[in-house]
Amino acid sequence: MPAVRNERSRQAILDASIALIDELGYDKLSIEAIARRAGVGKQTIYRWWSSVGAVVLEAATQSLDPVVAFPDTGDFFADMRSQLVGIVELITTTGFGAAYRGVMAAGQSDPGLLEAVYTEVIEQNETAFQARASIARERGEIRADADVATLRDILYGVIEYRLLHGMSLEAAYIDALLAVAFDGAR
Amino acid sequence: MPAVRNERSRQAILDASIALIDELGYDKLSIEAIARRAGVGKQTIYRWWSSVGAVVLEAATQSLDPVVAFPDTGDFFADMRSQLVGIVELITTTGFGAAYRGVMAAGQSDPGLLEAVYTEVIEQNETAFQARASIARERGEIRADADVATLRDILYGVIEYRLLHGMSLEAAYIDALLAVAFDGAR
Amino acid sequence: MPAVRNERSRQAILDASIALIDELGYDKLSIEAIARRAGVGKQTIYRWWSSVGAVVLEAATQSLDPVVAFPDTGDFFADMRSQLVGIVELITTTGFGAAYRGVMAAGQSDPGLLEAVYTEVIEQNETAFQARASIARERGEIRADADVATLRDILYGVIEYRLLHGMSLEAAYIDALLAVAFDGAR
Amino acid sequence: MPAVRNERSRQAILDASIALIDELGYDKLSIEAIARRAGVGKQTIYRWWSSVGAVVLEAATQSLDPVVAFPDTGDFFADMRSQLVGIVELITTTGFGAAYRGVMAAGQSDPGLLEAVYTEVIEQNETAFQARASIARERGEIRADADVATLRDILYGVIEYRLLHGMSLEAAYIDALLAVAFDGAR
DNA sequence: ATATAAACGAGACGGTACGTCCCGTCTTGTT
DNA sequence: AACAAGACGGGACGTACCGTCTCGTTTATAT
Repeated sequence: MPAVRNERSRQAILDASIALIDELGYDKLSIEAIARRAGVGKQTIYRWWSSVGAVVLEAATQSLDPVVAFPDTGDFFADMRSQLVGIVELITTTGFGAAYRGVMAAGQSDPGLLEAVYTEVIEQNETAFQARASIARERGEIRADADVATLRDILYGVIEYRLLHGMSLEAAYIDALLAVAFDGAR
Repeated sequence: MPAVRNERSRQAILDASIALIDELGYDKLSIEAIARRAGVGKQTIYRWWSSVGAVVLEAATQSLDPVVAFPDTGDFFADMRSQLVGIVELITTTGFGAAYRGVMAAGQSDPGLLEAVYTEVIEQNETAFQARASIARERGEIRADADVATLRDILYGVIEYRLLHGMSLEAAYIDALLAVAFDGAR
Repeated sequence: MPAVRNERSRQAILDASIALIDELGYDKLSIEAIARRAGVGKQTIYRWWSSVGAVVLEAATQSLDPVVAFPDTGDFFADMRSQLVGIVELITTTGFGAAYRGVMAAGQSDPGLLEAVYTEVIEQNETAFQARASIARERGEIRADADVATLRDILYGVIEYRLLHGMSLEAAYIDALLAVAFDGAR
Repeated sequence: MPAVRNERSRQAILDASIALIDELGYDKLSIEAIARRAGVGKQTIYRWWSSVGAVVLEAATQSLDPVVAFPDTGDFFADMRSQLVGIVELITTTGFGAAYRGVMAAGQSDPGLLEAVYTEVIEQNETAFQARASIARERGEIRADADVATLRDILYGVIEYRLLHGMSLEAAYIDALLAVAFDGAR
């Protein structure tokens, strides 16, 4: 019969993280800054998360979930395009891009966080993509022997690559990316 | 009056950075740690570099240069494979991988560093790749209208993507990657 | 509904305090440490005591009471010697010394605690000493105009002074102290 | 050739300590509070002192030094009286009393600090008292076999005892104390 | 050959954040 | 109603580095 987790505090912490990231940038984020802004003791953050990165990952995935739902209009290529364009928009028009970049930066020296990114973001995406691609394969939209796993790496990995390098991300780029990924260079 | 840089100190700083990265990891790196290890005043580091990231980038590119030379045996596909496998080996068997991951992490909150990565690493690679790809195009190894820039993004970007996520990188993966990039999914 | 105090908890708290003091020292004492050790909720301590100091004072006085009883063998000087030697032994051979030092330390920023020390320890002693000294005066063992209150300050105060400064306390010192206090320096 | 200690900071720290003690009391003192008030980094305090107590001891002894000079008018008893009254005045009319109480409290769980109190305060006093008492002995103002060390303990120890217990300290009490100490109770 | 001024090692400085400990208050079930 | 358990907002701890700032001490030209 311990007292139970305070939901109000949890949400205040996630909100404060998001707010601080797009007011000041990920690098100004700190446990102390989040606690101060959220009106919360530092220990309350340490009690439930292992690092700033973990907090931001949770905050970021909250806003990611609705966007990554996989459409199926019967046209795999078109569906992929609309989803990737949606992701690019999420990245460029909300704080999600900055948050994700920060999480990836933190992950480079925090294997646990990187693993959390895998299970919370990538694995989910892999499962959904695999399912959608299987349907496409049955319909003959992609080759029977198409390497779906690598195709997924390319589509999402290159977007992340450009995000982390601060390179431009626009709908036109998605078209170019899909063209090479689906039709190849030769 | 030695208004001139002390080469002994410069090399000691780069060496100390490399040594500290693969002894303790990038996250234990700090100006103070490098200065201590290199037997150098902190000011000497600040005088010539803008951040730890900049030091590590310089140290890393030293070991990168010989590896990224572009071969031309007449077979573009095979040449790409041997170069990408070389990069993967550099990443997995030397400290280069850890160093590059650290630089990219630091770059997420240091636009100047990210720009330096672009001019020191990516731009060099783009130029060389473009040249090699043009030859391949003339020989008909890739389509006349092939999107060379995007092809490059895919080949190098996906490797970096997997590196930053701590995913496995092997020669077999390079084959899979080349297969999709050159022949497409449909 | 037990609107009544749990004696088992009370004793566990006092025991835990004593145990922690002579295992780790007074400075490692804290409400949390006592509660943890006693297997008791923090609130139970706060319900019945106002501070750690108050707990320790209660624990210490428990062991003090039997020792400070005033003997009367007919020889005031000898009786004082035996009682003071008894106190010195209590201080040096049990945890009482450490506990008392801790209480006095806490008392320096807790007037209520200092007052409790006065009513629980000093006042008791004053009353008993006064009574014993009156008898001695009637017997002519001390001067008729002897300043009994100040004599008491000297006998007990100097012992406490040496205790708080970590100076040695032995039977021989009691002899020296009594000599000056009873016969003066000139 | 390290940079050298900053005297301005040292004095600011001592001043801030004194100011905070008599504004808020010793218990509100903390390294953080002193640093904040003095406009100084915490590390600068830790670099030169081992604890808050050590800072306060240094601040206190600064104001103590001039007061404890030993007079010699040829009358030991009168000289002692004037010096003890001076000390009592220092205690009751300046922040010295509060500072000293705080140092003694801190000393109860800091043997190093207690030792510093001994060498900085008590030892000095012992030496000076011993010298003054020797002269008095030669003049026959005190007995040839008078226990000077214990006499000193009584005179200064009882004052400290009453200070630490928050008991009243007045010139009249000094008279009573000297009477017993010099003439004895019997 | 010497003077001189920039680069250098050392490290003190005002700061910020770290992750931990404990404070005293406040639920939440259990006895 | 008292209790064990423990979450909460808060404050201080002692440490690590930040980037800036003196300090003398090399040291390689420019006289």
